[in-house]
Amino acid sequence: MTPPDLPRKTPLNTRIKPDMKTKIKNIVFKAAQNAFENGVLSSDQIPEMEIEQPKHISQGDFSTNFAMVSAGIQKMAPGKIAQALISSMESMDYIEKDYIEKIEVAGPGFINFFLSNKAWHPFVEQILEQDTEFGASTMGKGEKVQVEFVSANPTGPLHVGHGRGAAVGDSVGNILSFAGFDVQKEYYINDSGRQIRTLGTSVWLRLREMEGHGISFPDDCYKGDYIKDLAEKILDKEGKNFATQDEETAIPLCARFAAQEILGGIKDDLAGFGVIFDQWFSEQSLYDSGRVQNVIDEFKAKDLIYEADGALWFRTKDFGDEKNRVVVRNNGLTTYFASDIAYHREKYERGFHRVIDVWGADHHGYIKRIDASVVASGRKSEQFEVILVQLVNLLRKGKPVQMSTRSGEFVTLKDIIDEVGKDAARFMFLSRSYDSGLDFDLDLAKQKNSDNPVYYVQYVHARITGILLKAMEQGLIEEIDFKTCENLELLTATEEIGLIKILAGFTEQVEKSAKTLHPHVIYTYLMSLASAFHGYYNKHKVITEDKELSKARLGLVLAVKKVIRNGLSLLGVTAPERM
RNA sequence: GCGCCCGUAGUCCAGUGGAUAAGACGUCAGCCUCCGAAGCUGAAAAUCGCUGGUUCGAUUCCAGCCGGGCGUACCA
Repeated sequence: MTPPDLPRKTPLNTRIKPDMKTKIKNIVFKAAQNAFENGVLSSDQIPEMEIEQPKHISQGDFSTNFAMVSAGIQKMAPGKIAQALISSMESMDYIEKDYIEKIEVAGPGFINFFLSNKAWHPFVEQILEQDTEFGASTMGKGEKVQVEFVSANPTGPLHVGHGRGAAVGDSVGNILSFAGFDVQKEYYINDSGRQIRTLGTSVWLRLREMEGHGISFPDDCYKGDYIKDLAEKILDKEGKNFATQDEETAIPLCARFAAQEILGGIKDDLAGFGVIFDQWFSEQSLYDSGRVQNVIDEFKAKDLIYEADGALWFRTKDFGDEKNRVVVRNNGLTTYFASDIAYHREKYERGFHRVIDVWGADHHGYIKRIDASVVASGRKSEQFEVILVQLVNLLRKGKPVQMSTRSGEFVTLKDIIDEVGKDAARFMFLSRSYDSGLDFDLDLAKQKNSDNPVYYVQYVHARITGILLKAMEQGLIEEIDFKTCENLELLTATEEIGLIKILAGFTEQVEKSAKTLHPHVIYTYLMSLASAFHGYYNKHKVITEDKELSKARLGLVLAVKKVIRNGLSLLGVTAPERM
C-alpha cells in the first residue's frame, strides 16, 4: 500500500484550493495502512472507493464506502472494518484533525466525516479573491475542442428549435472553456446545394411576380413573407437587373443575394441572443478549395468509396452504419454528406482534438455516417461527439403551433427574444436536460412574472447589490466590491455554513457539467444556491448592530453574488444590479 | 420492422449503483412598522412504466415487453 503523502500545510490562509475530498481520501488510506500494520486488517489492498457528499446533513459532510467495498478483500463485515479505520484515525496525528469534528460509522458501513465550521470559512476569501475566476477548473488541460452549433441553412429566419440548439451549444462552449479546454465556437453555413437553389428560385419567382408576370409558385418553394421582402430588396438595390436576366443567370444571383441577407439576419438574431461565434465556415469554400473532390478521390483510391448504379457510395456499413451512403448522385451532383466528410476531416486538420456537433434530434440518423467518415479519416470515434438536442414543441395556450419554413408559418427566435427577453429564453432552454423534449408555451414564456425561474436567480444578485449599497452608505464597507474579508470565524449559523458549502461546490459542478456536456447541471446548481440564499436572507439580517458580524456577513453575501454571476454567465444570462 | 431519445407526485422535471428520491407549478395553512414579498416558512401529494437478470445493495446497469416523441431518401 502506497498512500499519497499527507499535505503538511494547513489550507487556511493559503491560495491553494482546499480540496477536502483529496484530504479525506489520504486520511482513509493512511488509516487503512496503519490498521494493516497493526494487524487489524488482513490485506493492504485498496479497492475502488469513493469519497462522496451525502444527501442529508445528518450523514456528515463527506462519506466513504471504503468499508463496504473492502468487505470481500478483508473478509470482514463492513461495520467492523469501518470501526477499525476510525480507531486507527483517532490514534493518528494529522493537520486536518483540526477541521474534522467527528467521524462515525453509519448505515450499511459508511464512514461519515463531519467537518468543523472553520474548515469552510476559507472558501469565502477564496471566492472574493478569485472573483470571476472562481469555479474555473484546469480539467481540460488546454485540449483543443471545437463546438459547432446552430448551423441553420440560410434559407429562412431562425426559429425556436434553433434557439434551444444555440443556447445549448453556446453554454457548452462556455462551460468547457471555464473548465480549462481551449474552445472554438463555429457555425457551418450550408451555402451550397439544392436548398440554396430553391431559395433563389423562390425569390426570383416573387421578383417576376412583382414585375407583373403571371407565375405558378411550386409547392417545394419557400412561401414565407420574408421571400417577398427579399425580392423587394433586390428591386431596390439592383433595379430591374435581376428580373430581366434569363432564368439560369438570375436564379443563382437571387440565391446568393438572398442567402447573404438571411445570414446577416441570422447573425443579428444570434448576437441578440448573446451568441457570438469565433468562426463562420462556408460549405461552398470546401468545394472552391477542392477539398470535397480531394477526399472523394482519396477514399476512392482506398476503396472506401465505390461506384454502383451510376452513383458513388461510401462504405459506411463497414463502420457500423445500417447501409452504405451516396456521396455523388447519378446525376453527378454531390450530396450534403460529401461536403460533410470533407468538413469534418478539415476540422481535425485545423488541430481540434475533440469535435462536438450540436444537432436537432431529427438528425440522429446521421451520427453513424459522420462517425464513419471520421474514423475513415484516421481519427478515433471518441474524438467525435454529437449533442442531440431533443425537439421543442411550441405551444400556444397549451395547443401545438404548426410550423414549417416552407409554409412560412413560424414563430421566429427573434419573436421570442423580443417578447420574453434574452435572459428568460436562454434560462428556459437550459432548464432541463436536452435529452428530453421541451414544451415551450408562448403564453407562459411571455409572462413577465415571478413564475419565471430566471427572476428567482437574478433576484439574488439584485438583492445582494441592494444590501451592499446600503452597507456602503453606513460606512461598513468602502467599496461595493472587495477582495478580502474580516471576522469570517463569526459565521457560525447553520444557514451560513450551509451556504458556504454550496458555494464551495461550484467548481465541482462546473467539472461535472463539462464532463457530461450538460449545461442544466449549472441551472440546477444556481437554483439551489438561490434557494439557500433567499432562505438565509429571510432568517438573518446581514447588516445588524454588531458591526464585526455584519462585516463577515457582507463578505459571505458578496461571495454568493459572485458565484451567481459566474454561473449565470456560463449560461449566457446576465446578472442585473437591480430589477 | 429497424435506429435514437424519453417514461419519477395532478402537471413539468432533477437525481444514473448505496443510507430518509430533490425542486418547480398547482392545492392548503402562515410570514412585510424590519437590508427589495420577483422572497420566506410549513402541510398534503411518488408501489421511480411492467417483468426478469447482474450486485452485499438497482430509480440508476443489462435483457425483454408496454407507452410517447423523432428518424429510417441518389433532401438537408
